[in-house]
Amino acid sequence: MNKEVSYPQDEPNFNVALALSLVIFGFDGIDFQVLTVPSSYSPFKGALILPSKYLTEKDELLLSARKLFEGIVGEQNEITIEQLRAFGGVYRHPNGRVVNVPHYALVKKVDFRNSKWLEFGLKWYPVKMVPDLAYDHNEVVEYALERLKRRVKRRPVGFHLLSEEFTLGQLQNLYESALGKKFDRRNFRKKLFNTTLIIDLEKAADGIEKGQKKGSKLYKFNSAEYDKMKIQGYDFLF
Amino acid sequence: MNKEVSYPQDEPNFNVALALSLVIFGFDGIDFQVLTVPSSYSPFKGALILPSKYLTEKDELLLSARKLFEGIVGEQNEITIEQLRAFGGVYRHPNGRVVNVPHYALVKKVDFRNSKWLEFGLKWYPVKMVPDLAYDHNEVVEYALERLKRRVKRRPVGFHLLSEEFTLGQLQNLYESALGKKFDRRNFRKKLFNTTLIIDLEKAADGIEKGQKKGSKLYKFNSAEYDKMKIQGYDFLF
DNA sequence: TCAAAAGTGTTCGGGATACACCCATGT
DNA sequence: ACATGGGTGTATCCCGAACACTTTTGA
Repeated sequence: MNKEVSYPQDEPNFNVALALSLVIFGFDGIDFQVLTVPSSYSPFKGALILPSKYLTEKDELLLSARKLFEGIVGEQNEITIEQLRAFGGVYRHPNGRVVNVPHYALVKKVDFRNSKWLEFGLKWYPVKMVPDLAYDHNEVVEYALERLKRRVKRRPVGFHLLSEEFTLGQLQNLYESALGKKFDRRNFRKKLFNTTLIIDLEKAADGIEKGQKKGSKLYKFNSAEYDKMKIQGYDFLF
Repeated sequence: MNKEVSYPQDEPNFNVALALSLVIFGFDGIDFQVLTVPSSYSPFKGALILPSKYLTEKDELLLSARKLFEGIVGEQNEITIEQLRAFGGVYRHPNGRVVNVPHYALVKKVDFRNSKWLEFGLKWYPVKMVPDLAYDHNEVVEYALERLKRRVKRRPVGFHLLSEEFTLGQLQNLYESALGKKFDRRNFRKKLFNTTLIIDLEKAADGIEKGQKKGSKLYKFNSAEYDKMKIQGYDFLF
């Protein structure tokens, strides 16, 4: 019997530690941002990293990701969080191997306004200007960006990134920033209004929130329609 | 300082073992198949599983997947193999936790003809008739199928699944089987011939290979075009 | 006054879809 | 003879892309 094709073949080696990092994407109305934090432990104390923690033997992956997320962002009604993949290639701890299972998450940046997250040293960087991070976290961010791009193409993800009321300019910025290309304003609007996802609030923006120009119309998402799409599958494509 | 957001926070716990499974997809000219094998170790000795092995501390994920793959399928010129994600939820070994990092791979079933894989008990099952597997391997197969579907939609993946010479009927079966819907034959051909991916061999099939009807035309893929697409990105969509 | 974003319709072309008949093969 | 799959062309529709001018706001 060939051991290469059997499972379990001999005995497992319990010499691996699990770490979990979060790539938290925010959108400020103009650009996408990623959340970073300075590491407070060796071997990269002080260096910037993604918010991360080690898992214990009992921690479920997704649940731990949610917990870590909520520890940072606070409670949020609709959480978008998803595993990226296992990264096992880079970091070796003196005592053994560490495998990182990063997840990515989307937040409405407005949710941060009343949080104390500044005291931890958390800091947003625009995705095009992410500084050097420790471990392989830059690679993780790159990978997460690819995932984000695919997701934005296939799902009306603005829901989870814009505040309750937003302008079409902000939404268009979101798509252009995520997909790295420009859209014609008229065609963009036409496409949106052909769906039933957008509701005209018949109000004008005051221009205070970033990316909103005073006087432009405000919209909100139609969550009933969105939920319907979740069930029926998405015919939505950018 | 909040431990929830620091990395590394305290010390890692080296009590996890890594396993790696393969979801090997084949296409027999009519339907997609998945490769299974009986487990030869406890705790599920004899039960069907995906081909799998434990990793040692030094094994790279993708490299190990390739090695396992080649141990089963043999050398193959163009290997398509990709990590799915970490599955950490189900199986607990008495000595600690096992995290499985399954990968999926595509093979041309014709490659198996001269291999001795039968002696390991390897067996194909059509994806719609996969029996109960041990651990969480059924869940892994489901996840892999979703990934396969997305990949088939975006890339001319038939390359890695059909033998050198194939009929359009086989190719259409491949798309219909992967995406779970029927295509109009004329439209399907039109779409293919609008690309430059398909080369007419001006030969007729002898009807021996499964899915080939005697007398129908044979084609091959244009690998130069395919490589070009790999670099420039894909405008190919089904 | 100037620059930057918001708002608004029409035209064109290409790709997706729908659709029917004859032929070759193997039963 | 019959059933199954292969091969072929045309008409229609919808979506995406291209394109310009006026207004409001804030610097």
